[in-house]
Amino acid sequence: MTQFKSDFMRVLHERGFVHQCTDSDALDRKAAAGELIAYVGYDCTADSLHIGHLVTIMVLRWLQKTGNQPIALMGGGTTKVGDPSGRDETRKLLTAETIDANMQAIRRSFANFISFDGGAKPAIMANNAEWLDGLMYIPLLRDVGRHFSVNRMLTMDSVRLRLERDQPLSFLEFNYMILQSYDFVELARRYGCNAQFGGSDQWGNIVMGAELGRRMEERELYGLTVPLITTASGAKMGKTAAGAVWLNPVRLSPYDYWQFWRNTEDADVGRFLRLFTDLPLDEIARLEKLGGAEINEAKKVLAFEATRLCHGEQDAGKAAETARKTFEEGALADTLPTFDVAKAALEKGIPAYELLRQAGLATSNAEARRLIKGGGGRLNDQPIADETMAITLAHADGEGRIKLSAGKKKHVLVRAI
RNA sequence: GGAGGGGUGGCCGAGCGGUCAAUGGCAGCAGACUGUAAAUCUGCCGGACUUUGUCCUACGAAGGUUCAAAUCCUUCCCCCUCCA
Repeated sequence: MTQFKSDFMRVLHERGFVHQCTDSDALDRKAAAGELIAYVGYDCTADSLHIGHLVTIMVLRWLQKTGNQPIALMGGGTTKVGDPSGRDETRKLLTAETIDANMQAIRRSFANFISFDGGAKPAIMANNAEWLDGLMYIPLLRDVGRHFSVNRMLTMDSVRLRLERDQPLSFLEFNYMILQSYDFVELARRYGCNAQFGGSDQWGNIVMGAELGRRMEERELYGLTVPLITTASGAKMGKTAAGAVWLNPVRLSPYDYWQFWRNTEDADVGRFLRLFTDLPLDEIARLEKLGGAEINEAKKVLAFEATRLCHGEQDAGKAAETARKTFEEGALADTLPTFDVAKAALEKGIPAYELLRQAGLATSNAEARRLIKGGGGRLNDQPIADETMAITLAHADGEGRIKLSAGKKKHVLVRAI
């Protein structure tokens, strides 16, 4: 492997961020000179990103840390096109207000990883609706479309795979790569952007964008993709019963975020430490070597560091402390997620299944009942024998708190108020 | 426009008049074993309740036939393949 002059490319390779790259020497030169301005595009269909986005976010973070400039591009325009594959329901068009609100929320998450203000190279957040909304079809065809060869487009993986499998590919989708390519050029014009990063599935789109830049503007644009991160068991990471692992604390508490990382498989610990924390490599190497139960120490470090990046040092520390009390001391940590019930209701008594559902440990009464029947419902760490058992103030400790659990890992503190 | 094939639970995919809330797989949840890991085994996996039961909602949509429909008929919508 080549020796890299730039910190940026060296870090990316050492930590396992690189899947494919259009021209690593050129990227290295740009990065070494501090001239790399790179973007990653994100959908803004929801008010939060999730850990699937985290790999590229970390790349942008390293980019900024090594003296270059990141751009986070929100797909306000491309969101309007949407992905037409899927179900018969036409996707709801998001209003400009919703998109804007989502952008603001996402920006807050981003702000923990990269800095948008201050510093020599503040990160930029752009919205492709700004230029895509106003595009007119004929001019677009003349200015942009003429640079695309259908022959070439047909050979792109995204298209070819569909064709080979006889899967439908609408004309709308066929155009997606043109719009994304155009984003690249527009960002180059506006901000001097010269590189695009993305997931490995974005390779084709990124390459097309780089080519378009060369043809339209005679600009050299570069691309780099990150690998798709799966767990050692081969599953796509980040799926739980509750849905995605969100970065927005409103959607997923820092404590639960911490727990997600804490429950990493042994075989993934080293890789995840390299990808999702800033820890120096020698430190990671040391942690990775821990065998047997000691690997749990490494997992705690991973959980703390990953949570620190996303939610800040304070919340990460709190989450770690809550977990320590709960799991290692078996004590009642008052920082567990809480659920408040009216004292009056508790005096009368609430059926166990009902309270479990209300506290968010089950999504329906039926699920709560099944959970209890299966032995997974716990009241103050004791399995609940009968799902209709009334939980009353008598179960509360001196401070009016009841610990309710679904399984051994999910706990909620019910407080009588 | 013509001919044929198809739309089933989060996904894949059986069923093709009653025994269907719907086989199986994946994903998920819980229990056991452990180390808050993996693997393995076991149970659960539409909803409500007065839970060995009753009711509601659900097999693209709307009607119809029937004691009874995911299954048959009609119309409509959508997808695919071939022909023009």
